[in-house]
Amino acid sequence: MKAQKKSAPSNERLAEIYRTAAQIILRKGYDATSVNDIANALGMTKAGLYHYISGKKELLFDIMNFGLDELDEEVAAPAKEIKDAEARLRFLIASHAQLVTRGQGAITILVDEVTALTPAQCRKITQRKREYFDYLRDLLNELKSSGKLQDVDTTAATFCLLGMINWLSRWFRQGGALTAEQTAAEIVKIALHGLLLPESRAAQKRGLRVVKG
Amino acid sequence: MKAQKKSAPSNERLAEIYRTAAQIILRKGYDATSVNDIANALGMTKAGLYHYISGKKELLFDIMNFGLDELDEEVAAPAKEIKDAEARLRFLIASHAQLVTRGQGAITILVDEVTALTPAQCRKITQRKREYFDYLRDLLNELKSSGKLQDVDTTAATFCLLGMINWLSRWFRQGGALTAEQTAAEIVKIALHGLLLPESRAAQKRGLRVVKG
DNA sequence: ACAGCAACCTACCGGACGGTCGGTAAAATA
DNA sequence: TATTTTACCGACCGTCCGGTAGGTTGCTGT
Repeated sequence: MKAQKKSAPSNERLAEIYRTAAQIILRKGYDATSVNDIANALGMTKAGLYHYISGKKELLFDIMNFGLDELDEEVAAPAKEIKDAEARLRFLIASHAQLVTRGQGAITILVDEVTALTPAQCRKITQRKREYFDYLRDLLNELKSSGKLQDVDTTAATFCLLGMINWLSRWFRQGGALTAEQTAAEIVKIALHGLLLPESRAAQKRGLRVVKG
Repeated sequence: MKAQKKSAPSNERLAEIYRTAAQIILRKGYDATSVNDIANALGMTKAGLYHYISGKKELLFDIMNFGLDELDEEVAAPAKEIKDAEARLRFLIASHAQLVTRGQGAITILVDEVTALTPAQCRKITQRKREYFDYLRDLLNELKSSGKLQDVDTTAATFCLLGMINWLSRWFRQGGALTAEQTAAEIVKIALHGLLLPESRAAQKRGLRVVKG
């Protein structure tokens, strides 16, 4: 009677399950999504799906880690290759925003449904989120010490940044007025330069009616 | 002579119920919150609570309208008294942010759990949210035509604004490093002027680096 | 004194949900 | 060909949830 852990089934199928489940959960919320919903979306029965997962919570936990892996691989890791701090910030915002706009990538966002997890799982996910948060804030602090930042609280600023980016998943729709790239670019502009023109430029624009090229 | 289905009980008690329920729902999510949870938090039994409410969905719907009423009364309406567009924007951001930080005011945020509502209820809430959104965007458009705004898409900008403000409910905690007023002020600064100082703007004006699609 | 009503309660129901069990049929392995 | 493993399914179970039925208590107006 070996208490061996189930050998992991095909990674390909697992990824498909994660992505399908993530989309439904993102749309309906974790608690409103039944295991049956997910199974049916995959053309399966609930019992069939349980061949791949060990529980609903565990599925959510795995999806979150899957999403955070994506974030690490496609956003955080490439960013570390960029030496210039400002360029790194631009890249982080733009690529993170684009990850959120991508259907599958939207997985990242439901990392915030932590309340559904067990305390132990919650701690792990919160820890990973925290690492990313700290990485962002450290970058802002770095920019601040080199005098490139406005006089803002970097903690609040980091949360604002993440708020703008994560909120994307609530309104961005593929095929809308803006493409994913354009939307990411807008967010970078707004995050870095704000909404208002500096007074000098505003005056200039009023007087000369310059059109930016 | 308004004919109501049920004689409406004390408005005071109803408001208390809404606020208590809203806090729990905000923390645990609508579906994860049972009517029993809410009743117990009020020192009641479920059946007792049903004396006041006509159903779980209706409770959520009422809470949302309650929150949107607050937003109208405390943010949108006072703002309309301010003639200067820029001052009006500052007031909107600051007072909306403070509404969200206030324990009770956090109600506004769960206006986004619309998926739990019936289609008819969902339409009504979405409509009310839309009005507020349009009001904000119109203000940005007004600022844009008078040359005071950066060259940004006002729709995306409005969403960014709301993202920053609404995300507050996820991280702001009473008794933290920043008071509600300070936090609101930080958000105003970041939203209006961005993270970077204008000087660095002129220095570096490179294009975005984005991940391959 | 007592009718009437608001403000609760205990007890219960039907249904949906997470999860399990014991299968089966096909593919991989020997 | 025989055996094991993979990938599923139908039926079922215990629990919890939203909601209801029908009481009880205590205040209020007459």
